[in-house]
Amino acid sequence: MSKYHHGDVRNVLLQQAENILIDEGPAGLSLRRLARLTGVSEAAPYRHFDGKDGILAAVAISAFERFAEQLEVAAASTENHEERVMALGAAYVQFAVENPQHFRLIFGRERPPLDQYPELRDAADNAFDVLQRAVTSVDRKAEMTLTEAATAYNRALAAWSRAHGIAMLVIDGMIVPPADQELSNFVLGLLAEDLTIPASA
Amino acid sequence: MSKYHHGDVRNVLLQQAENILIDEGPAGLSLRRLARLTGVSEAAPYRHFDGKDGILAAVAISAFERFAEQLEVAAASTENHEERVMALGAAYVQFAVENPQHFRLIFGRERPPLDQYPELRDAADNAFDVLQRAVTSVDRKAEMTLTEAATAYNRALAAWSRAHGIAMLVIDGMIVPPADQELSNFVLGLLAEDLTIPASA
DNA sequence: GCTTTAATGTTAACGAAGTTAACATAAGAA
DNA sequence: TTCTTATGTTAACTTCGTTAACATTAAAGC
Repeated sequence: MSKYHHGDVRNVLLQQAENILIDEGPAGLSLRRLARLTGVSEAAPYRHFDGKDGILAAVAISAFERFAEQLEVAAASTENHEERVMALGAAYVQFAVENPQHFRLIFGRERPPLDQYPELRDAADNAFDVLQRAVTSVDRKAEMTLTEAATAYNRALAAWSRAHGIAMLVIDGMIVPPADQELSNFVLGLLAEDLTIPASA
Repeated sequence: MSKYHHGDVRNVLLQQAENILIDEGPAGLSLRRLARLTGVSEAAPYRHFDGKDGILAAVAISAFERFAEQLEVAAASTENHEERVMALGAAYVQFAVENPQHFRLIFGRERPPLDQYPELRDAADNAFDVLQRAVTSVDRKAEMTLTEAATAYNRALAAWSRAHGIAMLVIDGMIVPPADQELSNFVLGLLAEDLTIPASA
């Protein structure tokens, strides 16, 4: 009787870790519990990962990759700059709402330190590159002056900020999207909101 | 020799907890360490607080109160609606930047559950009331129709979202405010950014 | 095929943490 | 003064992250 576990422990651990993370967050992800659930000894995970941070890093990497993919899809959905920014913001929030724990993991402070996990840093950089490229690149025909480029950059930050804020506030329950409306419509409405007063009497 | 500690243990614990929280966050706040630092037995904190969450709740309550105060100051700084929204946003981000750990505590998931700490819930509600009142109340003379009210509410959410996003991204180091610029100016610039494209050719 | 070695498991231990129970002392009410 | 309550203390229990020491499997070299 093979008392030892065979091959695929690493992947099983990762999948189980995802499951725990999804419904309890990083706090609930205990290595010992993970090992127990996986049916493996309590020290086994350490053969495959660099401790708890190692597992979180692995999960975070795949989360970043999915995040970047979905952003790219949104960015590719239209050629129009304004529409693209909106689509990106909606995709950004949608990812957060559909994967709140992953979103918190990749942005929060329980994310393992980037300088200790180069692959994690790469994954993060890539995701934000996608974001920034898609927001800053206006239609290619238009050559930009320097000030135009600065404006575009500021716009990117502003768009990113609002999307991030909506995402955070929604997954933290501070904003409750109306039940009778598509989430994406609600988000798009917020994203498009212009704060400048039209013309005060 | 009085082996026992005298009166003010609760306040000393709270102050020490603040100190730990400020430079290590809730994760580094261990009850045992807190007790050791305060020079009191390891079980003593349980006589004054409902466990770790109890201490975090107490700290969060005072954080909410300071937050609300500063928002009110900003809201009272001007009568003009647009300026008020901007000032509020700047104050919001400023609080986050000056008190990142407190900001994370009151918004993040390590915040004790609101339904278990009524005073915490009250403090939170009050802060957001201040926010919403200040953002949605346009000049009183103008009576609002229903759709105008809805628009004002949406604007409040949009403004709040962007301020929150900026705050989060800045304290998480994802956005680095330019060193050669006042933080408030940077924030005001972002808050005022309109995403709609002027007039595409 | 046999032996050596690296990879992968296991058990057992250490220290730190949150929490609670059982007990001790102080302070105030009766 | 005595009884009661608030406040401390010590000691224990459980869980956790992590590591050391040992066991087994599988692969590489001969």
